[in-house]
Amino acid sequence: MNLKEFAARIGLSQTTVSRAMSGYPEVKAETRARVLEAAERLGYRPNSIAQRLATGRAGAIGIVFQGGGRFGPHSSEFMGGLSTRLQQEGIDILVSTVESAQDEAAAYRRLAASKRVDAVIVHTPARTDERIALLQALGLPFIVHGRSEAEKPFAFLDIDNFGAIAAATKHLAALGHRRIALINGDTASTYARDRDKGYRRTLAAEGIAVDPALTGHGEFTDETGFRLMQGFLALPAPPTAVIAGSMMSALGAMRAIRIAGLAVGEDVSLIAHDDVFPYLSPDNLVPAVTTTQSPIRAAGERIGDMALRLLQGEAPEALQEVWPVEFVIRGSTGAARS
Amino acid sequence: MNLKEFAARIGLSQTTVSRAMSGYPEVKAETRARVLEAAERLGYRPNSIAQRLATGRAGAIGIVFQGGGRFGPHSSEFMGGLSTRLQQEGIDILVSTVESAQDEAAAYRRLAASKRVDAVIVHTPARTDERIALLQALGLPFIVHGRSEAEKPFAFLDIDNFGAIAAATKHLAALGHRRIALINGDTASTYARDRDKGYRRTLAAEGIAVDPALTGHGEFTDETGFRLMQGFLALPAPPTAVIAGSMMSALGAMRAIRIAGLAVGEDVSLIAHDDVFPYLSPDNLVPAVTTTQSPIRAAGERIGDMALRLLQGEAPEALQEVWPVEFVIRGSTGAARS
DNA sequence: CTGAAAGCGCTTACAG
DNA sequence: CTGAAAGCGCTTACAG
Repeated sequence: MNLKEFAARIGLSQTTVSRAMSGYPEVKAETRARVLEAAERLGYRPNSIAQRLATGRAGAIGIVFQGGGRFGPHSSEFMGGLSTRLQQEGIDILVSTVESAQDEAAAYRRLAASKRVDAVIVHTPARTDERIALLQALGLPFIVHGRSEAEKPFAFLDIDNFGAIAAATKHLAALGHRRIALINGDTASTYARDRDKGYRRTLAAEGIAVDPALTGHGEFTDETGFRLMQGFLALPAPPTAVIAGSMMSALGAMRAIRIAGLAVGEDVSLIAHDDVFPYLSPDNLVPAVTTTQSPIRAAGERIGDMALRLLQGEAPEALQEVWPVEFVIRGSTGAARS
Repeated sequence: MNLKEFAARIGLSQTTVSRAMSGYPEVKAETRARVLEAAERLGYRPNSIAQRLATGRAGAIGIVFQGGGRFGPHSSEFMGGLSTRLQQEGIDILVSTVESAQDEAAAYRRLAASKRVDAVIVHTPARTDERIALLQALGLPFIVHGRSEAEKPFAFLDIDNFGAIAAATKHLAALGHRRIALINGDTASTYARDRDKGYRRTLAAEGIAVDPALTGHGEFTDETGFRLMQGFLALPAPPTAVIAGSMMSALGAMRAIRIAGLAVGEDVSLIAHDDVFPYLSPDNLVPAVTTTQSPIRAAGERIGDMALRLLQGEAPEALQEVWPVEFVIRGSTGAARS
């Protein structure tokens, strides 16, 4: 049933029905109630595609994943939060997957030209990220999950990566550790740079020399964590503590520590930076893992909020947030062995 | 730029431009080439919302997640595959999240009435699943990932859960195990029933009595795997082997085994049923985990295919597949200790 | 507070 | 092979 039929059915004009259903104030309360009741009873719902064409709003937010949509656990938590929030406003999420950075740029051009989304979410920004300049040039509104440098201000939500790793490093130093390793992410990304800064500055403040051999970079997978940790342990002077960039890296690092015949939390302290995954909690591991954590799901919800406000005309520079990170001490960290 | 402006710009009618761009055969090859070249050069792309209104096709497939969008690693792999396939055809994926089964039904009604999707994907079906009857009643095309019982035939893709667990059970029995535990999923779901059947029938065929105390059910999380395995190990006659329903349950089970002072693959054999996650591979664990596996990412791609065929008018009964499951023996299984 | 009508940007029968 | 025009189902300025 479409608007024309429905309006005829209840003896009102399409105009009035349309206004009643979208909450316009000009409609008499009694009329509105009657329309809403009838819509419910007869099962009428406006065709959302027609609404979108008429209003010029796409009613959707886009998000692009690289690597053939091989999004990991962080992405799914983020998406869960984002979709929960946007759904409340009837906004769809349009997921695209691409293979390369070049394809990602093409995807934004396509989304902008075909008017399929009102805004997009950009994630894992590089320190200077050409996606930002492109979107600004295209006039396609966007929110960045993370931070970056750009000429013109833009909306973003990031966590305090610097503070997180600084706190972790400081805690380990206070426990007497002097050889502290860091498993970090992709060097091009802002978050990896911020974490690296937090690590180096804290070491300097504690009077500990930075040893480049104790820093590794790679994807946040079990395998990378394992490989990097094995490398650290094979050094002439292996670390007595390690900060892993994610829970998955931490799993791999723990395995490497055990295989070396060492005990996590006793011979080698371990801190993971991560979010709480419902299916893999740091509390449940043995020993329970000390973490710096920030709920990526909540970040997804918040970015949904920010996207809605951006579409309502709020200025990008008014939509910039940096969230503090929680530090939870558990059994995987202990005093350095002398 | 819209069609009207673009057509005027290149001196052709809107009709001809539209036909040229959508690949209709009536257009002269030379004209089409000219149109395509100009579109590329001038950056014209049809407004997809207008296309959808005009054609009556939503150009989107819906998928609903329960539990506040708290979709785990399996969902993300599936979505990756699905989106890769659908994107090739310019079909969007519309993700919705709901809290309850009732909300899920409401979501389908809403999607159907507002014509926002051409079809939906239903996952984790129960043995008798009211979603199927609802969608058939609504006339909203759908593909089920999994299997179920229903009056009218419907499209589905499932894996051979029976065969997977039968193979795992048989392998363990051949190694001399007589006390084999099973960590299974939600009892209402078809896959859990099929796995249970594969387990029981194989035990019966091997002349092993079924002990109900050796079967547990729950979510596929690290925590549930841990808790169930601890329960099994506390039995007067603990199992010497366990089949875990997922990699996450397997991680928890391995932890429980180790905490009990036992060695995986020696004191207790372990088989996980799962898919290969890029960030957590059974090959990398220590010991490497024997698995029954089926690529959920490939299933996502295939279901994308099937959805496209369904929309092209293929009959649901022609779109039914059951995939065999691969069995890979690794270090976590060994001969039973006497 | 309500309604008639134009318009959103396409597709596609129909006519040539 | 190409074009003029109706139609998809809404919203919303304009008029009353």
